Amino acid sequence: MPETLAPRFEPQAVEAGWIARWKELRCFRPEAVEGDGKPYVIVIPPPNVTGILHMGHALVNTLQDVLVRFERMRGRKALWVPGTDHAGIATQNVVEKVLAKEGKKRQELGREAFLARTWEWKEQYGGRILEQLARLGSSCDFERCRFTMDEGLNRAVLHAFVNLWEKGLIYRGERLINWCPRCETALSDEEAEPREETSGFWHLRYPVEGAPERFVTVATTRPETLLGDVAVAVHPDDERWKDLIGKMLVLPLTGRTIPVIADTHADPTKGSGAVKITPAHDFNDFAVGERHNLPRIRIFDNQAKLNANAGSYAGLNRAEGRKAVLADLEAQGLIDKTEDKLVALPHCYRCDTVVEPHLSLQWFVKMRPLLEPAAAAARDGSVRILPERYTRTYLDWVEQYRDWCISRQIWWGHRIPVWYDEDENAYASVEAPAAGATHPKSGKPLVRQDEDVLDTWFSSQLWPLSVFGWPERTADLQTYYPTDVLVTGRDIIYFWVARMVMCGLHFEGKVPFHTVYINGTILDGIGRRMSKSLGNGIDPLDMGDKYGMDAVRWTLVSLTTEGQDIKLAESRFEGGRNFVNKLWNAARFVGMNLGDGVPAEPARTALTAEDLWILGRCSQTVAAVTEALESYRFAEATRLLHSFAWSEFCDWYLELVKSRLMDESAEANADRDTVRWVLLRVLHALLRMLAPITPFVADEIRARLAVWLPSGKDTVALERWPLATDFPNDAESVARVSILVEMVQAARAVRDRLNVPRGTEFDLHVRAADESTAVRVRAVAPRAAALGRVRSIEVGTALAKPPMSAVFLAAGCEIFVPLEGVVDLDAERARLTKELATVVQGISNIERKLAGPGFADRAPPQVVAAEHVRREELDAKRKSLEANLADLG
RNA sequence: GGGCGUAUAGCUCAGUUGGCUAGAGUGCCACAUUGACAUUGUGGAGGUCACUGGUUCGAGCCCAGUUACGCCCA
Repeated sequence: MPETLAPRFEPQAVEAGWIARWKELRCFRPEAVEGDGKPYVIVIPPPNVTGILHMGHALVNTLQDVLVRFERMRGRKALWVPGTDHAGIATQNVVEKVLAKEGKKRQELGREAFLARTWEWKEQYGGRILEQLARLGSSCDFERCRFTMDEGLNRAVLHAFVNLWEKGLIYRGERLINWCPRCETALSDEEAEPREETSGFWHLRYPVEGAPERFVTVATTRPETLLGDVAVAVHPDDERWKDLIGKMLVLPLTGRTIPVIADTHADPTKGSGAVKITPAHDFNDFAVGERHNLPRIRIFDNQAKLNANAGSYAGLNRAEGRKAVLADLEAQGLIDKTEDKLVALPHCYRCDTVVEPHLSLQWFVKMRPLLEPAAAAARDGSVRILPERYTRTYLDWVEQYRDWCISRQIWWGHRIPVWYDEDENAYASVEAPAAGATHPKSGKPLVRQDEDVLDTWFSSQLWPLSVFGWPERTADLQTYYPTDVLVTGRDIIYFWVARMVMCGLHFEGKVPFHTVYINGTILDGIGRRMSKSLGNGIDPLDMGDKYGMDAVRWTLVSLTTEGQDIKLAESRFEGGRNFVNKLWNAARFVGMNLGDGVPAEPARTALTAEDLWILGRCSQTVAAVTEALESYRFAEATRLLHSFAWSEFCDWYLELVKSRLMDESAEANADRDTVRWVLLRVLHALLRMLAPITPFVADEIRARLAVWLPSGKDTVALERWPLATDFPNDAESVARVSILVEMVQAARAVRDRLNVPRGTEFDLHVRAADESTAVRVRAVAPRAAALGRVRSIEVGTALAKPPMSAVFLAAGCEIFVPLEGVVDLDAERARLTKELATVVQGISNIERKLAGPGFADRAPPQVVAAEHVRREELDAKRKSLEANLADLG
């Protein structure tokens, strides 16, 4: 019974069904893979619980899915662990906004109630991105889904903290850190994102004490911090100021006096050469202050409003403070001049507020001992980063060995597992101390727990360990750690990749993955980052609704070349949709031409040239696609599949077998089954090769044709990846089909280019260079005649060229089309003249090469030989074209 | 200031260790609508491989420099 599919593939009608079916089959668990294959493991870069799926997620997850599905089909016990990240600051901000709508502040609720609210929010909305991930077709093991604040993962974080503390790798201290005055928390260096802006650059005059007519001019982009100045630094060799070193200046607006100090931080070539020093509000100045034992005067509070140290300016925010200070300086004539300057202002990566350097008591990780092994791992290749150039990016960051500020003054997160006695002696412990417990050293009762929580990335760095139950020696940890590949964007190399390598090595002595694949960034059609504020984003789920998720996946994969950024316009998905539909229709054609039952494998001798050709091409495609995926050349895999499925299978094979399938005579019965067998075999291979990229349509087609494509599996995802050796690979048939193609194209070209009147019939005459070519031509002539719609094809080695004929040149033969009374001879002359020019150009290129000094001596012999062969071929073509032109008059 | 990337057809991009007359998708032009598919088919037009110099028998590819754009770090 032939199976008839709808004339168009309707993804919307089948996708949800497959997602449900996969879930029911539990086929994405590693346990679902039969045999004793090695595990193949990927942990997902956990998306933020507050997030919704954007195109970047769609890309990174599709690539992971392609790898996982590919390896699963190759027999590996594939495990892709999904999950989400609690995203401390971002989530807290979201919940605070919800509260604000109710007119409440988190401080009014108190810590416990606020956390309860946040969990509630997480339970309600936090699963959204995982559902979206499933809609993409992601073959994650959703039964192993993890969240960074789950009980087990929470313990992992506490355990890691205590471990590092006990090894002396975590310390607490008062330092200048990046502070977000809106979120009111510390940030790590990586979380303060510099962005270039034009700022004023004010040259301010500070009068010299006792010499009111003399000034030192300092240049600054932050005049309001004058209120916290404690010195002015000049370069020790700068002749302009040398005599003032050690003298005092009168700090305007404050009545304080501050010293002039000598420090190489002052660059004589920049600004005025003298630099105001504000140790409490600038990283460089902080260092200068340390060198010179200067006091630190904090002038901002936690919200970056001027505090009591700012005297009459207290209560103003940064912008107001700047305005007021400048106005007062102006009034006193202390502004020398104002310029514009481009400055890189750090912004909070969660709320975009300008970050303030802020002096406070924070927790830090001492990174050098941890990062040294992480650097070595990248250098010796135990972690391979692709594209390779990013190894440098990784090392650039790692080798700075900057200590990491891990405490955050928020509530949502892993609370620092440290308790203090009344003297502030700290005690770290995974388990909360019992009521009345005492500090093991001081013996005094522990009175309070640290208020801060840990940086979200402190938990993320443990992800490849914690998802498997670390630090417990679970079976999963022992089976699935270390993982294989990490796929992620380059913006996260510092935040996450380097720190995971560091933790993997420190806690388990093994790198967490052997390969990191850095995918490109998705940009809009004109090369800008997609962002909410620009409104230029394209929603992957909308695209899925419109074009089908397979089309979205296919398109993204086809655009992934070696980590290059991807300019994405919506129209790109049309190509994916068209390809998926083409595949669907190929299957539809196959389905319509099937008989009852599965055709038996035909004898080798029953296979025709085109049968052997398509099977051979299938074999080569399997080899090439496998190689492409093994080497992460994603676009190459889609290119190969597209060309095989469309340009060979559909355009030629399906067309070639139509006449065989339509022959309903009794003698043709066996041949029809041969064709059916080949069709099914190639289609099934295609479905399996496509399944990692377009899993929905692959499963849908396979299921619809399940009777004829028995595999013993409920989903292509669990079928075996094809091998090149599954198919015959016959060189002679390739040669035959290529001549066939030439003949058909010759006939078509005559029709289309030479203005052949409709309905006019003509013949082909083929002159073969030798008898073996003639045999080839004869073998495929009937099929060529049918496809090219020509009356008859004459073949011979000594065939005379018919007068007034068009000529086409194929390997080893000339194809003539007698034009007498058929066509426009001028058009044919023009065509031949053009082709002759191309051929002559080719010959002259080769001759130049052959005659070139040293070519014959120095080039490899096979290259030289190939050039000679090529020259002869072109020469034959030239002669034939010239003869034909002469013949046409 | 340092590092990295990109520049190839109208557009978006491939082009692996240097070796055919430089390819694909899309767009464009012409033709085609009775049976897989108009989300289609057939034929065609379209390129100074950014620029300058070098290495080589041979350069889109390697080297040096220049220009333009983009990203990262300081």
